[in-house]
Amino acid sequence: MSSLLDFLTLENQLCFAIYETNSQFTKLYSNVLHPFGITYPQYLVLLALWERNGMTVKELGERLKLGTGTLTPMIKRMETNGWVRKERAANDERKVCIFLEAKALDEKHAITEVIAKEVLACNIELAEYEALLQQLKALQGKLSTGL
Amino acid sequence: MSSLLDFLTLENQLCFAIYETNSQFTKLYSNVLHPFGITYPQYLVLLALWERNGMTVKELGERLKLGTGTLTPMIKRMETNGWVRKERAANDERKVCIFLEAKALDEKHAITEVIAKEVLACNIELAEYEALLQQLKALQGKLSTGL
DNA sequence: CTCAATTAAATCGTGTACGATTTAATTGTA
DNA sequence: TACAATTAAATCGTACACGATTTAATTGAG
Repeated sequence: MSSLLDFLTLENQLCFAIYETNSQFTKLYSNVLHPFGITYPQYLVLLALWERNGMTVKELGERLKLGTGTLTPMIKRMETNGWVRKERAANDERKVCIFLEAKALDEKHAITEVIAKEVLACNIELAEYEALLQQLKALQGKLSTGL
Repeated sequence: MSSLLDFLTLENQLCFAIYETNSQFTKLYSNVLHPFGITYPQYLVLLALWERNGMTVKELGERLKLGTGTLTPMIKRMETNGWVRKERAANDERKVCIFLEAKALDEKHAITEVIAKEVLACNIELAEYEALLQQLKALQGKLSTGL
């Protein structure tokens, strides 16, 4: 990109590059996760819960930056499929805590293994991976000022 | 990230960083575009058509990596709102070409201006912007091998 | 103690997004 | 020229994603 005149071409839009890459990750991960019967967003929920089991819907929403309009029906599907269980907090009946079911704990290794294998197959250098991660976090910080 | 042992934490997932950043862009752009009565994906369609007017649904889908299941209803909404017009190709009645309506041409400057202003307000360095764009394209190439 | 403000989920309506199927037009080959 | 294969859109069913509203439980000021 040589000047701001090129700003409006699709090819030079950072937002579009992110949009496209996100689609690619979604498709790649969906393929791998399909045999397990989970979707890519559901896998992100599992990742969050594997790290900290028993989070409330609100905490999960803060972690994944998702609202209840997305999470409530998604958790219901994961509940139906035996991945998680809902439990009302005893001290505050408004809160609903989400706990992993045995299935989610048992499948953890198998799932992370196929995901890791798939990512490794893409031959992404560790340095490249980390650099991108750092830059994305820097970008996230800057974008958040506009919200 | 020090080793592959950290691979499964949400914080170190490149896919999640991309997922989050995409959400941020979506929200930021949606706020700005809302007064014009278009959504962020619809803005991407306009960007593509401003570059090359009269593309078929298939071409638009290839450009934006979207299928007809997404595009057909979206174009219908944009048609209803007066942004585009559909026209069957004379030489091949299967093809449907999408043309910008006057509204889309008239609003082009106003829309790109507010978007540019919003992005500039985030204080993203040009070098940072270009580096990220390059790295994302490199990543896209590697991810595409897995699809 | 009480009742208005706050908080946590659930619900609702709209708009993507995708895989699979269907419909209709065109093409290639016998 | 037939007519089966191919191609382009549309359609369908499921699953996010979000803003706005609603419901129910808790908190807090008077």
